[in-house]
Amino acid sequence: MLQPKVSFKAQMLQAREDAIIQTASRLLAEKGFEAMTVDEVAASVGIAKASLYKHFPSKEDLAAAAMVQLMRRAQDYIGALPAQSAMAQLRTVARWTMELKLKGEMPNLPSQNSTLRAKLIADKAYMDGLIEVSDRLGAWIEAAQAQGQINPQLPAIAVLYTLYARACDPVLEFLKMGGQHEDAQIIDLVMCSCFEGLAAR
Amino acid sequence: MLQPKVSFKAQMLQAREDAIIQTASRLLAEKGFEAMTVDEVAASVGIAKASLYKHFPSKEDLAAAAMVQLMRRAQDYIGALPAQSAMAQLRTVARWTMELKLKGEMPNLPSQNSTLRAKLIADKAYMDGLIEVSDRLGAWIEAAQAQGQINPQLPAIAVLYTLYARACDPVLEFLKMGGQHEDAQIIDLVMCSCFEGLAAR
DNA sequence: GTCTATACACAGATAGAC
DNA sequence: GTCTATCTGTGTATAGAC
Repeated sequence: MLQPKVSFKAQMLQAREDAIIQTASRLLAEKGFEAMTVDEVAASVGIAKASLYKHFPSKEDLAAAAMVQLMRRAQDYIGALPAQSAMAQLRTVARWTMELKLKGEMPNLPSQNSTLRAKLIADKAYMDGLIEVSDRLGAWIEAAQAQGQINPQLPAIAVLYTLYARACDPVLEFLKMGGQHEDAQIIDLVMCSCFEGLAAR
Repeated sequence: MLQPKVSFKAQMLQAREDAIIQTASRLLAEKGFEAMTVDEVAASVGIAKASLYKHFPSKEDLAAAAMVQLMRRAQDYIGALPAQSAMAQLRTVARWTMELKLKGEMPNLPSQNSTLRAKLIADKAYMDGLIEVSDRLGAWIEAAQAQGQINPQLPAIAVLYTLYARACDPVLEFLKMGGQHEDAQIIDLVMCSCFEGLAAR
């Protein structure tokens, strides 16, 4: 009867940690890394700041944990996709990232902050996730190019970056602020400009 | 003989102010608004921080001044363009903004910081510039659509935002970090994906 | 591990002499 | 208007009791 008790406590801790990450993730999406304060995260979760620091040794570690969670989510999503053409897979994933962004669930880290960059690059869980996602997408990109579905002039890496960039595309929030379109319409528009291009066909 | 003396002093002041804005502009491009410190700007210009505050009442006003300068630059550039088709004008301007970004001369403000937003919206010089640029581009977009050059499914405003977004496209810096391509190639790639789209034609 | 209270650092802004 | 020196607020991080 000792093991279950320990396990229960561990579950509670894990649950609290998840709650912290969830909150941090949301705030990162709303305000970005620099503007988000640890006080805010702790208050929003309903715990003291010092308690939060028992779980995560620094603000950057907290942000990294949020990114790891995002990567896991992406891996799960990609892993559960039904079979379809490579091009269709890419479109589906691109749409999904934009939905996350419009729902305010896409943590937005500055690509400029170097200490944060270092933390992320040093984080094995994050890098493993990133690499696996990139490999999966990369394979689809090359397959779609082989099938003549994607512009062969573009290097696969450029296509990959372009898809990743949809996750932090300011066009999404600008159009949302305009209030002229529903979320679904906005995503259709950006999907169209991304894959079909601005020039008429 | 009094007027020239005053004018000379005013010129010196103006020159110093330009130097401050120039430096701020560069630092804004490098590190973003939050990460840039006023101490840094002052030190980089070679003046005391207090002196800088005689020119600009706050950090946000300084950033706003940098944006006003950028708008003026854009207006000048657009005004001096040779006559060509509307579509060609849009391509030229898009390419120019990306060149600025790659040269580190494109101040990058977070779209999230609300106090800065407020300052910019309240700034007549900035808003006038933004509106004029948007009007010029908007007219070209509509003309290009009327000529069947731009995808008619896309609202003009979505096209405009998509072009503006090229000025802060992370794909540019990612490709540059990769070190596999020259700046000119990078711009060609992003121009291609932007106008031609990812999908093969 | 959680809390209250506090240390520490840094950045925006200002005072006051010149 | 420019400087040195300083104030002030705020945000990350920690000490120490429980």
